[in-house]
Amino acid sequence: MAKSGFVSSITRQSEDFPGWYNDVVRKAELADYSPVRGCMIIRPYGYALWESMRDELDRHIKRTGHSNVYFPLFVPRSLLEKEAEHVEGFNPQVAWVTHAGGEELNEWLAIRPTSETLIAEVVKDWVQSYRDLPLLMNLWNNVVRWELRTRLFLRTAEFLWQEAHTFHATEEEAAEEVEIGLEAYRAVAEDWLAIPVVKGRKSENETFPGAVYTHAIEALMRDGKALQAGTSHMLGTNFARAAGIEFLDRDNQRKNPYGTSWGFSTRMVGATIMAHGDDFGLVLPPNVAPLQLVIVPIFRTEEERVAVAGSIDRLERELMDRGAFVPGVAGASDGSSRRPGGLGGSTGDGVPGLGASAAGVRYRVDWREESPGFKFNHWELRGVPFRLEIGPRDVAAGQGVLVKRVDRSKEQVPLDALVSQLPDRLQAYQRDLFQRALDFRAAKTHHVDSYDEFKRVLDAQGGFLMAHWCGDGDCEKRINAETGATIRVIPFDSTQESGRCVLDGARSTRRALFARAY
RNA sequence: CGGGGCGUGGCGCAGCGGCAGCGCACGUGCUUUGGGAGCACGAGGUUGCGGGUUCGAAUCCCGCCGCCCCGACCA
Repeated sequence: MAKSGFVSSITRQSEDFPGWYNDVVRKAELADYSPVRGCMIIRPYGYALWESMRDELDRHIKRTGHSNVYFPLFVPRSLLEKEAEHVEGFNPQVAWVTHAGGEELNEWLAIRPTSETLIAEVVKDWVQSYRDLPLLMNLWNNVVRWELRTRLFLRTAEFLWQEAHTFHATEEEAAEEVEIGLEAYRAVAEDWLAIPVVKGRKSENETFPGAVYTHAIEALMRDGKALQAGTSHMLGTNFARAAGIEFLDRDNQRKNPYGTSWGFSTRMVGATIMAHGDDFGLVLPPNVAPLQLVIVPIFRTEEERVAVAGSIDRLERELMDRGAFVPGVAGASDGSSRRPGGLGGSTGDGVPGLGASAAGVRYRVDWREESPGFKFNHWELRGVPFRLEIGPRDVAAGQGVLVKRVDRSKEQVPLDALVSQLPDRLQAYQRDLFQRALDFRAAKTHHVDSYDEFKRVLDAQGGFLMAHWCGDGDCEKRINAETGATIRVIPFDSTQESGRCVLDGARSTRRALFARAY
């Protein structure tokens, strides 16, 4: 297939995974570098992916009783420094505003790396009684963490995310809240993005600065490396005490409320790319795919063009009757859906809402003046789940050739039945993609019982290693230094099992999940 | 922040003292169209920035800036 004119090929996954990732992000037009070091420009197709997961998560957040709020971008230095561990953890990554209005500021302003301190400061005025609790807030915003090494979506100096902040009268209730946040992340990752995740607790070394403990979901990428996909923190009373938040409880005692915070970022766009993509580019789960179906007309003569257009017109009418719509994104803003004398598949401006449960199929007809082969590759690179080819032969037979992106299998389908089948086909595709990821993870998850085996398996194929760990932080650091693997989580569902730490042989009661990670 | 590499049309590169070029992409036209089409014509540049050497600098020298890759820290 590598004939002359084959120009925009992408690096093969097996040759150079990071190179493949970069090619996909750039060539599928998800994102670009910016004039500012470490920052990224998210392009329409990439932003549509973020909007889809953002909106789905927002529904979970609201369904569980949280309200969206907004807090400012700037955090006064004195506030950021109120919680000792927190400052220490974040200081190296904070960007400061030192001048404004042409003068040096009396007090530097941090550009928020996260908002715990600012929120605690304000909440102390809002919470007086146990009747004011729980306080369940969420903010969608951007944060800045001055990273030394950045990668598009996975780690950028500025990123978009959601940070939930809640306050509770009791520790038990706060602990439940930590799980509510984590469950929302699991649901979005698995049910929406088709990425299986492992829920668990972070080791002390990996706990959020200022938190009592951190729970997280961990996902496996196709190169065998792990990616933290969302974290939920039990803050205890740490930030409340630092800010002086107190409430009068039922027993007439003044107490500090228990806090939680949890976050989910644009990193998940990177996770979606790396969890499903292949050598042809993106493979998108239908739920997040900005386009679920692309129709490619094929013809030679004017006569054939008219016949094919007639066939596609009928199909479009049927699609529109069922609530289909044509996203104004997808790397074909040049009007690929417009053509003379047809329905016009008006592109409209802006991006339609994605993923509403009753929504119809998101589709586009590619009438651009390019060869069919070019279009096949163009849309495969962009991960569109289904492609329908309609040519003269198909028109004569009243059918089309339906191609599934995930395995590029082709099937001849009667056009009169296709539209009614599409919702089911998309659902099946979503399920199959999740199952494929589950199978992949199962094949890449290994129980290892000695340090030699640990290192051998890690080097041979990466993946998730379930190994006994004594619980000692120094042991963990040494394993990391010697193998590059870290404890991703101590999984909640790992069964009690007596064993011995792979490093020092000390007694252990359960296995931790180790992996090399992003 | 340490090590390495690179800055030349939108992208990828060549040119290494003597007229700034090639491929792709882009525009127009014709022929094409079931797996990245062909031909013709065309448009596009302060060679990262500043200084120096020279009759002459993309090219040699000095300084600066930026970016990428690899390592320690991180959603």
